[in-house]
Amino acid sequence: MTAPKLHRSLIQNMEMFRALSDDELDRTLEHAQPRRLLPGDAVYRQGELAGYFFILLHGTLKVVQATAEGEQVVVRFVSPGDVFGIARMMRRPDYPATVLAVQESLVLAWPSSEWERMVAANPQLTGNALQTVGQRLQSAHSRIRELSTEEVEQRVARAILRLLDQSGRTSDEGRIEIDFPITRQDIAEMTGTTLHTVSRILSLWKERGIVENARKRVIVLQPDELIRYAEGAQGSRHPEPA
Amino acid sequence: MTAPKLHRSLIQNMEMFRALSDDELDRTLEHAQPRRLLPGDAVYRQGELAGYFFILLHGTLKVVQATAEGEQVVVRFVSPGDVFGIARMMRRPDYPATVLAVQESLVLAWPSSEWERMVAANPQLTGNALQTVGQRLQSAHSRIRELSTEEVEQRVARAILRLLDQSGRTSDEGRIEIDFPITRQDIAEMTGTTLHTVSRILSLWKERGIVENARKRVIVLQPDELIRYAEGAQGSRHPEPA
DNA sequence: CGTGAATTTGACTTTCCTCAAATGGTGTGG
DNA sequence: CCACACCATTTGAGGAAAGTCAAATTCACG
Repeated sequence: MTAPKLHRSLIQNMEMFRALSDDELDRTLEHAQPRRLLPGDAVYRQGELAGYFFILLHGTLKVVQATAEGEQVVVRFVSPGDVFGIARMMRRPDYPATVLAVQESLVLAWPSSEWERMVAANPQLTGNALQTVGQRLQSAHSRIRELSTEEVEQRVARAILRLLDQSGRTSDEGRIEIDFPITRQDIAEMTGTTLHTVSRILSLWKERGIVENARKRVIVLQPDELIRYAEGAQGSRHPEPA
Repeated sequence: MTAPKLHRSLIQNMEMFRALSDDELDRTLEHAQPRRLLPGDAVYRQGELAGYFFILLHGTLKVVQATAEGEQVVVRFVSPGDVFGIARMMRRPDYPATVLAVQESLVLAWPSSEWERMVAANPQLTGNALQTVGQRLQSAHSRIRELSTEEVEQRVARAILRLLDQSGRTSDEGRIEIDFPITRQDIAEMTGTTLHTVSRILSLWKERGIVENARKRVIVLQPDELIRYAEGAQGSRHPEPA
């Protein structure tokens, strides 16, 4: 009774496993379990013991942290190829956040204990993990800088540009769309504002022909204009007097 | 002509070098250069090539990031025993921030290239670094959560409590003081507000007997009250009607 | 179709920033 | 040792940005 075969092509191009030999990739996959998720399903929840770590193969996930008062903050969205749930690699016993599927998704799960074996066989894995965490620290500091010094419109522009960069799908005539369902509330939780303010900003941008809005979708018509806002152009919320 | 001897007791109790043998500690120290800093001196500046990494032996440093518009954000304060400047360990070529002495300080500097040798001899070092960076990521996320969901007074309370925890000096009768010079501007740059607002908040707290203020100093008389504010008690900025 | 979630929009309020000015403390050079 | 210059801090007044509260509207899905 063998588990269904997972071919190494699934993971061989992933950042974290770069430079692993074919043999080692195969050995690694022997301990991986695939899990399918439907929209809204949780991979794990904040506070649980970090028994597994994961790679996303397909779909999109949302990492959220809840505050003591029950509000939420979106930490990041996970794209295919990303590792997540690596608390134990940092010697943390529990998961610091909850991970939810926003689309149908497919992940590979490894028992956290497997990490030790993998590292023993492949010392540069720790270095890869360190690089990954270092990049996340970087982008967390960027967010802190933005939340500290920029206004809401600017932060929303940045957030959308970042999402386009990470998961943008180009359709006809330069229209770029965020390739997964995302609500105004989500954007608010990424930028430290309210869904009302996000809605107002998107409405304004629509009037100016910069975006098109739909339910759980954002379509950008003029990315260059968005870049201008992100870099601090005054949105001049109040139309100037004639 | 030998370099001045550095004894291993200087670094043997430090988180990053835990579990290194005495021999290895000695070997490590052979490549370390001590540097003395006066208040205001920079250890390195944002954007420089990350040629060295460091441990702080004595004093206090401030890590700051400048925005494109010239504003500043305080990333963290460095206390004795902390490692910093570890960009290269994360495979980043340059320093992402500037580090300034806020007091007379003493650091040990290693050429970044030394890291390779040390890791080769002591594989668990990478794990230690991963843990350290993981903790910083954690606390960056806490800050994002706070900036996104809390009001200024609450954030200032938290910032001060964190500083007390990190560098509090207890004097007589439960008075705790932040053990290095810190300005209202610094606190503002830690919490995403202005020095004016920080000043107003501290003045209010003084009226209520929670703190005592002096130039470049914060003395806390009632830490428990501060904890209440940090956890969301309404400061009720406007005194209630009689 | 109807039901509920997502979104939009308006009116009002609050928080906090900006601008301005005065005050207070420190260390330094004469 | 004192005076002055500079930095840090305080405080006030006014205004702007964004939150809150409330309600209507739209849309997708069952």
